[in-house]
Amino acid sequence: MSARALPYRPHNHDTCVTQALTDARNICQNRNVRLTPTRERVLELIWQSHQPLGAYDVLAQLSDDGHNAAPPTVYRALDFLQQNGLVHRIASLNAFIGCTHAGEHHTGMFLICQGCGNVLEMTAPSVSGAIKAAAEAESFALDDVTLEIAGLCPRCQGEQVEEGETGAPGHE
Amino acid sequence: MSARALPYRPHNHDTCVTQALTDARNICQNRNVRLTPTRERVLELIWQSHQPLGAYDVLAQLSDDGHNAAPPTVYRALDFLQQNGLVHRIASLNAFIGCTHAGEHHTGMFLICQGCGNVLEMTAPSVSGAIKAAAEAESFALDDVTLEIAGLCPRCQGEQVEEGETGAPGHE
DNA sequence: CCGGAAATGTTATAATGTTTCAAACTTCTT
DNA sequence: AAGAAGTTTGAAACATTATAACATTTCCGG
Repeated sequence: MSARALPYRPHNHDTCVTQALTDARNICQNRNVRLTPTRERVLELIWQSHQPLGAYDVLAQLSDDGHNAAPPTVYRALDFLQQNGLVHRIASLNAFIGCTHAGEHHTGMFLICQGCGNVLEMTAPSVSGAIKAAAEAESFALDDVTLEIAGLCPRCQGEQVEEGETGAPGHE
Repeated sequence: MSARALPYRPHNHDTCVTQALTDARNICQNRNVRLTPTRERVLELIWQSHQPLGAYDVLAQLSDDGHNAAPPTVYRALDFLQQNGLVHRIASLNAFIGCTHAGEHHTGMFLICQGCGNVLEMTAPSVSGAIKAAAEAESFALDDVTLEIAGLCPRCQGEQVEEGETGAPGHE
C-alpha cells in the first residue's frame, strides 16, 4: 500500500516495466498461452509510460525497432494482451495502458488527467458495488464495465491555478 | 416513475421523439442557442430508436432525405447537441443516443444491451456518489465521467437461455 | 440594407480498426 | 523424423470514424 507507485509521483518507472513483464510471463505460463516476442514487445511499449498509447503509436515504435509491422500485428497483440488482462483499452481515448492489477480479476476504473495525460488505474469496491446494485435494480445482467474519469491529477491542479489555460502540456 | 418508458418495454416511441423535440426546442430557446433545421433533424434521427446511431448512419439518413450532407455537417450538429445536453456519445460504441434527462444536469450511466442493442440511460446517486468519493480520495479533480455498462437487458436474458448463441439479433 | 458573427457547404485528408488469404511456426501424434 | 492440425504472423487491401481548411451562405442587430 505505502509503496504504491502513482503515475504522477516520481518513481523509477523501469522497475514498473520489469515487474510488469515478469508478471506477464508468469501469468501466460500459468494460463498456458504464448507470450510471443511480438506480444511481449508490445506490452513493453505500452508500459513505457503511464500515459496510454494508441495502436498506431505502438505500430510506429515497432517500425523504429526495424520490425516490419502492419496494423493487424498490433491489434492482434493488443487483443491478446487484453484478453489475458495485461492491458486495458481506454475507450474515451482510443488508447491502451498497462494493467496495474494483472491477474487480479478486477473491474478497472481509470482516472485520466487532462493535464499530463497520465492514467491511474484503481479499484474501488464501493463503486463497483454501487454499479452492480444499480444494474441489478434494472434486472440488467452485467457483463463489462467501462468507467473512465477525466479530470486533473493532484500535480496538474496546482499548475492549472498558476498558469491558467495551458492546454495539455508535457505529454511525456 | 411508474410511467417511465424503458427501451426494452413496448411503448409508443413516437411520443418519446415528439417530447424530446419539444424539450429540445425549449431548452435551446432558454439557452439562447439556435436549434436549426439540420440540428433538429439530426436530433430526431438519433431519437428514432433506443439504439445508438453512428455518425455515418445519421449521414446516410440525411442523404435519404435528399440533404446533400458531408461528415462535418453531422459531426457539427452532434457536437452542438452534445454541448447542449441533448444527446450523449457512447464511447465504447462510437455512437450517439438521445439524452433522456435533457436539461437536468446529470452524470449519465448507460446500460448497453449486447442482445438487442438498446441503451438505457440512468442516474444512480449511489454510483455517482461513490465515484466522486473515490476520486476525492486520490485528490483527483473530477471533470467528466464515462460510465458504460455492457450486458443483457431483461428481455434478452430470456432469449439467450432458450436459443444459445444468437449473436446480436433484431438490431431494429 | 449592411456588416459581423454564426452556421453550413465542400473538398480533402487524418486517424482508427478490420477483412482476407497466404505463409510460417508450434505442438502433438505416430 | 514425418506429417497433420492448430496457432501465430505477414501482407495487402479496405472499412469506419473523425477532423482540417477554406469558401459560402444565413442570421441578426444596428
